Amino acid sequence: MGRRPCCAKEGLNKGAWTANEDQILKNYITIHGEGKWRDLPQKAGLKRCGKSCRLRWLNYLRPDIKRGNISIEEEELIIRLHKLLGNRWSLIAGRLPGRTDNEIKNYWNTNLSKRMQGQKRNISPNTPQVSSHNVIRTKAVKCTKAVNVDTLDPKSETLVNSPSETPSSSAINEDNTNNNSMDFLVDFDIDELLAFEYNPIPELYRTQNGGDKMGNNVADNGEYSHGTDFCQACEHLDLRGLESYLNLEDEWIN
DNA sequence: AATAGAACCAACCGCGATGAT
DNA sequence: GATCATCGCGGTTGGTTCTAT
Repeated sequence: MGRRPCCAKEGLNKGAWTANEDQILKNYITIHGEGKWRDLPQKAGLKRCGKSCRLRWLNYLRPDIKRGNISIEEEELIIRLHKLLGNRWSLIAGRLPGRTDNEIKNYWNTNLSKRMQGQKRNISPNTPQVSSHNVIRTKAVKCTKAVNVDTLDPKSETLVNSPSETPSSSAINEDNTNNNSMDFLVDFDIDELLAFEYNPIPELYRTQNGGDKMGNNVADNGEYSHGTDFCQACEHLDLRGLESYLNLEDEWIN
């Protein structure tokens, strides 16, 4: 059984939106709010797929959309976030108020990716490259519970499990001995990562064997590479918290 | 001025995740 | 637990605009 199409395609408009369609969509959402995208076209009187309406609203019509050129500051932030998160455009866009994932994706593909490639070529072939494997692909997960920072026990360097203890918590401790492995991070509980929100990672959670609790690796030369679920945690950090990590970039990303 | 190629960007498509039943 | 509906994401496409020749 194949996937059901998102909507009946017959008789629907495709391609560029007209000013009239924009106005209808805008008016409808102003009155009824976002959501129920599938029903929206019919109720609003638009000959468009619900998905198309959603995209048009999110990428173009939303009142908080910032139009115009990407500033230098924004560009730098995009570059840093891309280093950290990879092609997770929605997450990157979440850190750039008024910018959409589509806009950032386009900007990256048309401007920054080429520039980045150019920079790579300028680097000596003998220079060790870590950036590629530092970009970790993860799946976003929703936060289902809050974890109090106090439940962390820095002395024993273990995570004190919350009442709803998960197997992944103990897995963290066991795998501290294997700080090169990203495998255990697959089972890392995102909720526990929230505990790190306002804590500088490198010092407090660095372990004796060179890794830290996030599964990140600290090499002898001080180079710092981060683990899969650190990126998941980043999804829940506010900009302030994130920037503090970004400011450490030179120490532990390069 | 005409044209070809490059660059840009809005929109589409397919898939995975999640929630409801 | 299975199935279906819905939403959101990232990759890709295609039309438009810009630039070089």
